[in-house]
Amino acid sequence: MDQRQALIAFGALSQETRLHIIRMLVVSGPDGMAAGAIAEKAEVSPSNISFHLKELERSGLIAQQRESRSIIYTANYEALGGLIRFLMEDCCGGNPEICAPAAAVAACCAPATKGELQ
Amino acid sequence: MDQRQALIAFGALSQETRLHIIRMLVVSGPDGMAAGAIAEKAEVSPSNISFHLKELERSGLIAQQRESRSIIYTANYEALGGLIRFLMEDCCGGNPEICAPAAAVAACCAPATKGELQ
DNA sequence: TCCATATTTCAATAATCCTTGAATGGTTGA
DNA sequence: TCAACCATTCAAGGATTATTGAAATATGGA
Repeated sequence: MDQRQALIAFGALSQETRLHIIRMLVVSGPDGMAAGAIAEKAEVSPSNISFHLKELERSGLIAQQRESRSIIYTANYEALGGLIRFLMEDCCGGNPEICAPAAAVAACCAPATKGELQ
Repeated sequence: MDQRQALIAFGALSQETRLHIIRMLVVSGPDGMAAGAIAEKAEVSPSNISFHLKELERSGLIAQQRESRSIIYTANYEALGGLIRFLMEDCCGGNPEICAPAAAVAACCAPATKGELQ
């Protein structure tokens, strides 16, 4: 993830509806969600959700694919990880102290770790 | 870091000049930098840097303190770590795969680790 | 083909953000 | 106190982003 993409991604995440969308899509996994379902859960109009989905896609954080009549959106894990990484490297480049707490959280997420860090 | 703060922080990082400021302040450490020095390095006008510094302070990512005639800005490591954490927990809450690469980066940053993960 | 479904696009408006230069406010030293 | 320094605030503008509802596009089934 280069700086240009990171700037767009940060902008994409700086809006409540879009952050909500990302959360839903990460949870829904590879199956993703149709635009209509996203709109319904987020309680916004179809045209408005379309606007935000377009913005998120521009940022690379989500991807779309048509499935019959629906358009299915999925979270782009690689891009999300890339953004976290951008933030950490940008920070850690100078100061490790910022990343240490984040590493602890990451350890909690890892499937095969001792855990107990929170 | 709660969602409201995270939204503001993402917005703060979505602007080139402000991202540049964060980078400089993280590198400069606890000594921080005076507003004028930041403006000079970032090559923007005093009033413009003031605008962006204010926005960054509102996000909690930096702090200020007066030192004689200058106003010294410093990066808030805790807030930066909190933002990374917010991003990871929001992601890892559903899917660990996103955080694993980030954890590798964190391992590189940690001072007392075997490393060799990149 | 025609209709219903699912979604996007478009145009208009409102809201927010960015930039600029001039005016203002603290702080220090003569 | 006065001038110089360092920085912020303010007002005006231009640019970008968000919201809304109506119109357009694409798909699948009767």
